[in-house]
Amino acid sequence: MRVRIAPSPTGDPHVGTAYIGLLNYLFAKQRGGKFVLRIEDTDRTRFVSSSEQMIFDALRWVGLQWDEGPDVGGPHGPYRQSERTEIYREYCQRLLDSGTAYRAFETAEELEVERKAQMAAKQAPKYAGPSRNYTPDQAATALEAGKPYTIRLRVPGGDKGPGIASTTFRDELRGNVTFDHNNVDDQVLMKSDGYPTYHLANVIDDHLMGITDVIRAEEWISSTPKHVLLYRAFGWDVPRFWHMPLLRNADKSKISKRKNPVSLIYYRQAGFLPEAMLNFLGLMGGGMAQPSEQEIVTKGLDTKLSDKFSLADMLQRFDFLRISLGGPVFDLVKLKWLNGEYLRGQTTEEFLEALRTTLLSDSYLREIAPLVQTRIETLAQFGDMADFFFKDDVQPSPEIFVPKKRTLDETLTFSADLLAAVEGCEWTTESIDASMRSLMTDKEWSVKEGFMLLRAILTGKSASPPLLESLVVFGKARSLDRVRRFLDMQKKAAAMASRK
RNA sequence: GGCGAUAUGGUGUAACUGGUUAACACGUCGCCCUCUCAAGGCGAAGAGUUCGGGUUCGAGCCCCGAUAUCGCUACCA
Repeated sequence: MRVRIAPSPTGDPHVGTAYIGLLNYLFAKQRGGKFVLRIEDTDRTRFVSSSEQMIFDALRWVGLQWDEGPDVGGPHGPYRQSERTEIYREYCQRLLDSGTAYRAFETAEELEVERKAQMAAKQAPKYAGPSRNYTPDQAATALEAGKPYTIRLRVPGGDKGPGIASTTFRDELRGNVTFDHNNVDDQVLMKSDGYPTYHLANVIDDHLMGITDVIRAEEWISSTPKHVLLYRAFGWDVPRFWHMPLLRNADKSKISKRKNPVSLIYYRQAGFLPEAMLNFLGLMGGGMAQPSEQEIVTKGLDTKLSDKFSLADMLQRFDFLRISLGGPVFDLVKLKWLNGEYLRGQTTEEFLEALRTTLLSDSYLREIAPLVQTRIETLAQFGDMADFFFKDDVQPSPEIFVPKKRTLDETLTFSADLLAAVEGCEWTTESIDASMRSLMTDKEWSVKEGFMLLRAILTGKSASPPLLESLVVFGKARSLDRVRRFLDMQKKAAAMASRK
């Protein structure tokens, strides 16, 4: 048995990656299989260079070590898709040769226009460009003219032409799922920049890396028929598919950073223990069901199963067939309870160690110290000055965060803009400064007003160490979370006020 | 809109694969403990299993229909 996770290095490591990672890890280890980590860096536009290392660190932090991967090697490498472009090109050529795929010369702009027209006409947006039916001569002419092109999968059947009209695949948790080919678009396999799309690279790599079980999130169900079509076109065995329920926000939408902290970096910096995180993720979607009477006897398990369990417990009794398919809400309240449980369970030494490696680590203190040193007269004032670096929550009062010439509403609107502006920033003083200033010019806020507002949100006070440096030291994930929580809290306060 | 998936208290899950009054945990509320706050202990409220039909002696578990939610619908993954 071989399984894999395939994160994309597009930003901070995501809790969803750890979730799917845990599931894959459990699956492999329970069956004596291998757990592979593959980096899917084929999207050049979203690529973030620091991301890959953060993914490694975050997965190791929660304790999920892979058997094969870009940094540890293995017999099926390279494990980074950007290093496998030759392979994709070669296999894609086979598809071209067999007519399973074709070159499409339409530009992105043309397709966009067409898509909008289809949407306006209330039709399903689908590729219907002329390239699909080019004669070899026409295609050759376009190719020689140097027109950029993508390579698309020729989905057979239905109103598209001859061939099988639908694809059925088995999902191990749901049974057979069927898609009519009229609803399967001619997927782009190779982009015009020469990089493959997920669909192509994923299928080729999974096959070449001997992946037997594809355990991934539910969002992939709709594209699975395309993958199955590819496996068949290559004459390869189709792996087993296990689609896992999607983690959700409190409103049941797919978990997102707008509504939840999703960065593993955040959880580590905010002082969550990896055991608690792993335990919590194991709770999502079931799997740790009560043992049956037989299991209690034959495996010698406890009758009572609490919500608190370790990775070792999961290895022993996590049952994939018992996963419940409803998308679980990622509930911070329960996570915090679990984290508290683990914290209370620590010895004083362990607790100190946890503090010393996180909140009170030398590296963190070293970054804070210079910001504070020149501003205090006794060491005890360090606490007064730097408290916000160590707090989970600060609660500035309106007198502090609302500028004199502004209303509360204006200020909150601006705060939301500020969050949006700074969200996409590279987390350096220069970059934050630039985007803040451009926003302030835009919205006609003075630099002083804007900085004071953010200072209040970050620190809860009107005086603090330099704002930009503080933000950088505090970290992007936590800073953004603090602003989001501020907005949430103000929204709630407003709702309360209007109710009275 | 089309296609697909899903549906048990506010949240996460159970219910021995049809068999009493739907269980556990988190959260909420109350009481006890206590200098406070937590933790801990005890207790309470909260779902009749999305809705409507059907099969059956009997349905949360099976069948049909409806609804709702989520996902996909990109030269993103």
